[in-house]
Amino acid sequence: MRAQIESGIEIGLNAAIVGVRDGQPHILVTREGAHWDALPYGPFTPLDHRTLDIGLRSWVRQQTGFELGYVEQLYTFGDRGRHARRGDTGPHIVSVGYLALIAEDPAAAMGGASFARWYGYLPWEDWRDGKPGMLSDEIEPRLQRWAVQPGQDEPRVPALTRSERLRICFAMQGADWDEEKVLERYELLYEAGLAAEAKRDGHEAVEFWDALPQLGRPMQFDHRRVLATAMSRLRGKLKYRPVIFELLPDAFTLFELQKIVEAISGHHLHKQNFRRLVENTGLVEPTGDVSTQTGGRPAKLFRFRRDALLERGSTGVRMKAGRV
Amino acid sequence: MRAQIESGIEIGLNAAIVGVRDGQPHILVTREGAHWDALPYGPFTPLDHRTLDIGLRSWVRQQTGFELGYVEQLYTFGDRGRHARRGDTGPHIVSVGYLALIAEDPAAAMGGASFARWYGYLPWEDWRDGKPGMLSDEIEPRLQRWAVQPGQDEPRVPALTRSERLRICFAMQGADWDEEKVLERYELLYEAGLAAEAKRDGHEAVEFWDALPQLGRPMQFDHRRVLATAMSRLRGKLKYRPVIFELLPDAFTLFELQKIVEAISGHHLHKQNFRRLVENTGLVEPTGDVSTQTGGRPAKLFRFRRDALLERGSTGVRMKAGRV
DNA sequence: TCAAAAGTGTTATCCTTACACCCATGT
DNA sequence: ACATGGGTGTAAGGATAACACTTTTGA
Repeated sequence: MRAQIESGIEIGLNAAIVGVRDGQPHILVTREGAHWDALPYGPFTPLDHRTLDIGLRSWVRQQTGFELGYVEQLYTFGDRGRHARRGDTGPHIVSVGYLALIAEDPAAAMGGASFARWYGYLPWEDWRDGKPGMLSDEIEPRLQRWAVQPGQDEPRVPALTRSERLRICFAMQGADWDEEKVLERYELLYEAGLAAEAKRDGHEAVEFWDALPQLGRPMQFDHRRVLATAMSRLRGKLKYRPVIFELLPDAFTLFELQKIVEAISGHHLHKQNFRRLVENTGLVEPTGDVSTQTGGRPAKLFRFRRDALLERGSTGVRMKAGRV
Repeated sequence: MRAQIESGIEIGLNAAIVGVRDGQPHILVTREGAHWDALPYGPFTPLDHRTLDIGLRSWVRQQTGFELGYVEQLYTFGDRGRHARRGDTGPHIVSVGYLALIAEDPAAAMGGASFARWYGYLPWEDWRDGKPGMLSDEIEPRLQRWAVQPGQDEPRVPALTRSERLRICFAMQGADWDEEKVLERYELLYEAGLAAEAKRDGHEAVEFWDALPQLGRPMQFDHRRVLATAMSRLRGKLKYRPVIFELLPDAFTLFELQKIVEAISGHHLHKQNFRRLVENTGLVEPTGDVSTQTGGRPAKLFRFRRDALLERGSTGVRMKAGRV
């Protein structure tokens, strides 16, 4: 009887919980022994929790001790195990990914939870020190070989060739890097057999697997996909909604703000213009205090004007100029 | 045994399928006898369909005969019936909403499916002829009375008062109308007891219900919520992705394009500037032909440059200037 | 003194907005 | 003739990007 119930569908709630530590974005992960890292996770039980959000907050509270504030649904994936097969035991799991932002110092995570740098999982996304070496050295050559192999089951509607997809996602052939295409890049790497999860999920042998270096830390289930979705969404949303302040303490200097925006978006910004753009948005106001722990001249401290959320055109942080 | 299985969770896939007819946006609905309208709908069965998208396309094909092209996941709602209660019979349904865009003439829908104007369901969203009368006459007075009543279970984190929410969502107290807040507006109307679905779902008696006029056609389940989400997303996405062309025939005049953008976004645009902005994006190219069925001077026909999808900064249709 | 970061000023350029105005067709 | 929509030109204003430069602290 129990087996009957479990042959149905289960909803998995997963949260990519982002916080800042030492100026770097981290996510909350659980590491069960020698297993791969996982996001905080739990099934949705509608009798206990009226909505998905409520269920998610409850799981995170139980597993990590954190009471989430800003939470945003990302995407629902139907193929967590990548393939459902007749004869599978246990329920099929559909996973709903969430992004959550926390401002507290994440050091005090409970239980088996700890904070890990998010670029540890997707290292090719960090362009703050220029183009990551692993792109030229490891990823691009393998992708180029993959691109000229015959595609198998790829009947997409706006039919793009593998080569076009490389151009768009990985800025090859002179195209430029779109920092928001985090998910597309991860999915492409998975499809090309360059993500360890693809091998784990039982995909066909790929020529590279004998000598594949670790391209970012892999994660349990489809959690790296959820993380990639979270990074995409956050990088995009920064530009048109004032979400960055969910990650900051009450008072901060403009330089701290800039460093965090850079850390999230993965590239450098032009200092003088950034300051001016931020001050012109009306999103921040001076507290009147200064911080002397700057390494240089003391800096004015600012706070987020929460009223800005009520105002029209509450845009987010503009930042076109990326210069190294 | 069967009952055991059904006491679990089921995933419902729902599609808001948008097409243009006579220059107006329509959605595909099914009308079963005297019941309320519904979107094409079906459960997700992982053994038959590997992903949610594939399942959705299959259901739509079966129910309407349409082979979908552009499809985008919107949101997953955990409370379709709004409340799960211990002792409920049947499975709890979690619903995944989708937006799909079709260019074909939607006249030839199969089976019980037909096309209906989308503003029939959310009439307060159409500002092309100025502010809709029903806002001032019906909605605002009722919302204002609701705003001064004591709130019950509304413990949100960035605590907004009812009055602030009215200001933001419905442009009251001199704020201006944000055309993208379609979902927030519908949710607020539901919460305030002004949507027929709220009564159907068994909410507490609201003072207005005795004399509540029909504020937009209601729909089955949470389908009006899915439609509102679709409208929000499409209005937003227009501005930064070239999705509008999914709704247009291969060749079109700039005036036709403008009329459809106006119909989707719900307000008027400045003609001369719209044309220039569109031509400057590089999204369209002249076909060389002209259309003489304009009512005036013949107009050049344009086509969408599909190459634009591959190019960086493929932005969408800019359109700040809204003038009546 | 130097390094590091805070902060100010200025300019060229581009984009948007808002006008004004002319063109070609059907009725 | 005139209504309707097509189509072009241009000037004002604002925002951005790229400079150069000064100020204030700690080591």
